[in-house]
Amino acid sequence: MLSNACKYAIRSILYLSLYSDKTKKIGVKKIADELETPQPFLAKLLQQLTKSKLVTSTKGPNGGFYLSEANQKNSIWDIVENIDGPNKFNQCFLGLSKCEDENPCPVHYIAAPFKNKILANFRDKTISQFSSEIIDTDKVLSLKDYDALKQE
Amino acid sequence: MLSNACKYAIRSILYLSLYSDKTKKIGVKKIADELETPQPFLAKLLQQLTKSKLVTSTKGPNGGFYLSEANQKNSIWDIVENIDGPNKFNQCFLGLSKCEDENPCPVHYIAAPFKNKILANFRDKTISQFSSEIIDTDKVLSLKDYDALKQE
DNA sequence: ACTAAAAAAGATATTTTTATCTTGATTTAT
DNA sequence: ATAAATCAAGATAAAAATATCTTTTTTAGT
Repeated sequence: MLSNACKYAIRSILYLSLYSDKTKKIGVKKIADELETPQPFLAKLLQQLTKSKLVTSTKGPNGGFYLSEANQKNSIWDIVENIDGPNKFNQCFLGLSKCEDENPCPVHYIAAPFKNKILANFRDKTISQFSSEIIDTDKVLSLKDYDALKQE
Repeated sequence: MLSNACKYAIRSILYLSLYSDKTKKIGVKKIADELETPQPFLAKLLQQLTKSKLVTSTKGPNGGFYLSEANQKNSIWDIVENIDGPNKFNQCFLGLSKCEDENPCPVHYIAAPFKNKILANFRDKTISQFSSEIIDTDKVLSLKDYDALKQE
């Protein structure tokens, strides 16, 4: 559904939301390590996310990535839009370009509600709301160490 | 979500379900034309679907593809499984290998019901049930001629 | 038998996505 | 100032998905 790039991006941003701030920056190596994602690929990705103002970075010793207050106010949808493009959740399941409620493909009414619900969820909650919820409900972010939150 | 190959496969099979039978076979050229899919690619795909017993073919003049009675009893899910693999609808939305109800990723409860519903819908209805429904409710298979059904 | 129509099979090409590598620029701390 | 750490930028590589091309096999009709 989402590209790998997009999945990595979401996970990285949620990770940064939980563990970083302007006084505690985190380097690519650490992030890639924690999330078990390919490091150079993630580096490129974070570069792009920085350019798009979805994350913030500083160079030099003690530099790294973090989420600014402004970054925290973005939504998951902003990430998806940035990486996978704005049409990720409004495309026809069977690839037809003119599939709508009035002219539905055979699976339109199966898929459409799903897509709408996900879109709404992703659009209406901020990253910081997501991360509060992650903390409150013990959700999983990492592969390597998937109860990382419990030992914080 | 689904690969192009899989979308083409589903559309082709629904098309064959509607318009073909053992006495009325349809060639690749016609199918590709009607569905506006790349013809040589579709040829390969139909080859594979034939090998997998999801469609039936005969060679020679007046040969072509059709759905046998047995083929009509398959489900959309059988197609997805064959082309995109059996894990298409039970993978974590964020790509985690250990995301489940007991250990959910941050978007698990947003995505999981959706995936389950689609899976159920695709698994529990036969191709022929789908095509009856297409006829009853005027659904769309092709772009080229997207009220094709109405003029039958 | 011969011809033409059609799918099957196998080889090749293109594009996109994923991933890596190398070099350059910036910044902190000494 | 210099060195080391860290991101930025650009080039390259590998893999997967998509698409095409060519040849072979089968079969119906003549």
